[in-house]
Amino acid sequence: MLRMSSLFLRTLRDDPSDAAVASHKLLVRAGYIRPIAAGIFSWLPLGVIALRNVERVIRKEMDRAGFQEVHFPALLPKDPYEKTNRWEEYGPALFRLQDRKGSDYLLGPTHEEMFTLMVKGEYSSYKDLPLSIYQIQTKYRDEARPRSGIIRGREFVMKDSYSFDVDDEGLEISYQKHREAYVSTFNRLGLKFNIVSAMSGAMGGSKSEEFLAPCSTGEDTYVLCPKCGYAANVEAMTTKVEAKDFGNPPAMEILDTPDTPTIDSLVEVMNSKYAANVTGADTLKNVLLIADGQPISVLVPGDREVDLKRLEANLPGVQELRLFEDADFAKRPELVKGYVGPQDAKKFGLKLYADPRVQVGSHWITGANQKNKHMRYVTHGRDFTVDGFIEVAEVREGDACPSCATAVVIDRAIEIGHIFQLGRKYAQALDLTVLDKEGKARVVTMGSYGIGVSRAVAAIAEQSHDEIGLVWPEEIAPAKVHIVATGKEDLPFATAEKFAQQLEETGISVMLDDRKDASPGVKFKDAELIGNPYIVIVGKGLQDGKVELRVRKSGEKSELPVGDLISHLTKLIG
RNA sequence: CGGGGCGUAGCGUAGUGGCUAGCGCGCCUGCUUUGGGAGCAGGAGACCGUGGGUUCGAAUCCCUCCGCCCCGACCA
Repeated sequence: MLRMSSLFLRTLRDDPSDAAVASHKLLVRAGYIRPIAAGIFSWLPLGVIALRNVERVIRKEMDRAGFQEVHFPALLPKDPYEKTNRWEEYGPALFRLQDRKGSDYLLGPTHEEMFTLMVKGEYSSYKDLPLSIYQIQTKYRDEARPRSGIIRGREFVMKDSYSFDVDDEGLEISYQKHREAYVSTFNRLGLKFNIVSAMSGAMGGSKSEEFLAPCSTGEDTYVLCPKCGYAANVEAMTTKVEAKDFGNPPAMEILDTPDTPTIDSLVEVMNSKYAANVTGADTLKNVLLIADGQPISVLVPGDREVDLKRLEANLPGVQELRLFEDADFAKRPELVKGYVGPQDAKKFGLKLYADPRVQVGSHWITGANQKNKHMRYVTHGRDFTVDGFIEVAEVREGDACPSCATAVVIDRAIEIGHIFQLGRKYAQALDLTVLDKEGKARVVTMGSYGIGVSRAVAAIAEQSHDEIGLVWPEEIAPAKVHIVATGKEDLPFATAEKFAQQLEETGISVMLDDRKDASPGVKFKDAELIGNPYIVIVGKGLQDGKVELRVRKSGEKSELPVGDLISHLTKLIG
């Protein structure tokens, strides 16, 4: 039982000045967490209870799915991470340190290597697989920009699982099992979420999905179809293009278009000078970039911007991507800034990619590769060909859903889980093999699956609060029932105490506000701020043999005869 | 890493060159009060982020560093 008279808790009347999002403000105000450094927090008793409650739900679901819990240190030697090249690859986000002898260590940002080695140390036969193991552990990532309280911290609690299978079919089954376990976990946590595909098919074999909890302060943007439920990361959204007959356009024609380096200015001149009656969508934008040192050109309709994130996600194998700068144009005088067209791309040695909207047969108004000149009727397939279609244009609200063509909406969310078919990358690098039936060594295939545990606390707070405080689901709340004793007589306190005892005996956790020196107003405000699901007020109603029950979420209030309270609550609480 | 903002008591803040750094919340003591963050009286609590400089005089102006927040880049 949590007694407010002695609970290590101090609620704050004002929002902390450095908090911007609701979960951060409320968790600090209600005394769940305190800031220590950027992206690093300590947890007070109420916070620890809520966090443990989230962990408990996750453990139950993991165990129910047959996954086994293990535990690794956070402090890890460099060697395994050297073998997979992540000591380098992880870059500045990795917390590195040395021991007294000067040996390199790191604080684990994620544990693929360690899990792989653990299995390698114990198992060596196909008969031992499949296997799924997990841990709940503190992770460290030196984020470039921690933000939003515990939504993106540098130290955070994560549940990470890894599956081990002999073959791809096995991996698929393990992956689906995790997917189902995640669905029931997040349901029990009371989170609204969407599962979105995180990688496009163009990336190749690895499959990955994210669990996103919609909320306005989330940092992920995703696409949702209101009709069929299609959901995807903006990077993974695919473009639906209707096949069209463009007829037989006239031959390319060169036009004088002085002073038209932008799409807007071009459309203006086309319409005023040539009465062409066109919009930006009739023009073709040629965006020049440097991909790993090589110049590439990307074609999108003039009314669309290039989304660099989408381009990068869909350009396999490219490490470094940036837009052409003035220095690049200076080196390539044949590429005239503002007047570039695809018809000379081959001659210029440019790799050419097109948004799917730039279909074969379509014709466009585009740059003539001469200053102050454009061309029209530049036709895909006749006047230029591309090296490939690629998802590169910005995604907009109202774009067609790839599966049912309904207008999609764009929404924000917090990523609360990510499941991933890793394949053999880590097993290969660390030489995790098992012998198959024929006695031949086979590299194991793996999946990795993560849930942000501390982040889930924030996500629940984000999705479930109001102006006056937190509103926890039963499974997560520090206590199921918050009993407030008011007045200065002894009777309400004694009665409240009795209720609390009885409820605890039936397994219902209670927070009892037995403070003698606090006014009723203070107790009510605190109860609402802290956010336990049921609030019982034992006070002046006692004269008539009544107590008051309030449901935090709905705000619903009712008076109950003293004798009915316990049975009523046991019925309400599952 | 680029751009912006901020650092004054546990929290929220006032103070833009001048005397003992002010207020609210919280905290302590006493009295009073107990169904919506009560009242009165008294009190404790601040190297004004750090280091340097300008000045007769600096929380206040200038520089360094540190820290925090926001936007962006980044985010297995």
